[in-house]
Amino acid sequence: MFDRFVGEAHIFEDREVLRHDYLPERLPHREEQIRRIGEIVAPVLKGARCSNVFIYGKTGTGKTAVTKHVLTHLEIKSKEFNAPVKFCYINCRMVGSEYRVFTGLCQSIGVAVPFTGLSVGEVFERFRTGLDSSKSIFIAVLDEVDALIKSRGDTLLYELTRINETLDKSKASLVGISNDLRLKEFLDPRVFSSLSEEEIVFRPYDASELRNILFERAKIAFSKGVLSDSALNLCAALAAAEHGDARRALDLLRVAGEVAERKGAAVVNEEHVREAEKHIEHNRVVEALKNLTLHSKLVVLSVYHLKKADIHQANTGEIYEVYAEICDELGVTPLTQRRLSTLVNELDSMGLLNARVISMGRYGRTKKIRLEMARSLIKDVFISDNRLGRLIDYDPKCLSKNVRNRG
DNA sequence: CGTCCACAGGAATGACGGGCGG
DNA sequence: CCGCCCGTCATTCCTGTGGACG
Repeated sequence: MFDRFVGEAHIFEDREVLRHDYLPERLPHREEQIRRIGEIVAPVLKGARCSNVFIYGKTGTGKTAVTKHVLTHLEIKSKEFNAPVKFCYINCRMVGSEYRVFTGLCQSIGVAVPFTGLSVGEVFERFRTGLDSSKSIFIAVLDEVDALIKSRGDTLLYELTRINETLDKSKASLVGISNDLRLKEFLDPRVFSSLSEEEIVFRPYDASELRNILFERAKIAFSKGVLSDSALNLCAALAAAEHGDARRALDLLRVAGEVAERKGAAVVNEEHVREAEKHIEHNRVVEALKNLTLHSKLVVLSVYHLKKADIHQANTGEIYEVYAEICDELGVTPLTQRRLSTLVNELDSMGLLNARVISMGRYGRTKKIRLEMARSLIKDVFISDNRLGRLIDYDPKCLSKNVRNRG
């Protein structure tokens, strides 16, 4: 069983290098940003507080990598200079709540905190006193703050930006990283201005920059002569067309390599990249779909049925009608329309549905909702679910009974 | 140019399961 | 074990609104 795998001409030398959480030695095309952030945090080495920084840029533009890169080097330097510098990197989206952000901050300065049970204020207070007594200069990196701000508001940031006023023996600085360039619109102006004493924007990479990034990593990741130029170029081009997203480019390249490996090919070519593209998207959708809650699944199913009945752009009311009927059929009490509306929004931001608000003038204002993936895919996912499988072939009465009068 | 549809989406509130410290 | 607090999901009530129609 393994002989074949081991015996095959191997494609990868070290595939870890292509994972996007891998931190390479060099970050091509980000020298400018590295220099600027370096200059901003440098005062820390002389015992001064550094400016707060706000970093913007879309996904895969290297914000996280650059920040981590600079901080790693700063850490080395601080040991050299014997400067009492402490760091904390927190990804707000992963961590999820305000409470847990503070918990993370506490842990980084060695203050133990129960992961639930205390009030947020209490945890903050413990962090503050802990930090003050540690007599250090503290840099907190809050990655993907936009996720937190949009769901919980800016109280967390407000507290943090003001923390220096109550610190005697320590100093704190903030590095905020946001994927959303419009973040300032969500922030209290006072918070925003103190948070962005310095502002850095990460432009998306263009195709040739992506090509260089891929090239650097491919040298280490792939065996010699295995990767064709055209495959590499295609990865770069596809990712550039999307957002200039390096993460995307790396994923494409890695999966293309895996495809080639599985096929026993000697060289990774364009065809493998094309296949990788499909593969990634397919996986993404299937995974997302599988992990939805029951009611979200039923919402998707409702949109599916509407599309099957030739209604490609359903509105909220129609979806609710179908959804309620399916719930009934399943013996589940339906959620309210208000709730369904937010579920639809969630599905929209996951890229499973496409929803946009439109006005039909005299005939009201609603959302037009479209399915974002192939119907066959939904069928595949649902059919393997023993509880919901039968609903795929169920015909909602509200769709068949009266001939629909839509314009 | 006002009306009025069919919702959008914010705010307040509550139920619930889980975990804390005492 | 209790009382408290947490985050999450959901409901209820609500005000807001783009633009075709009359």
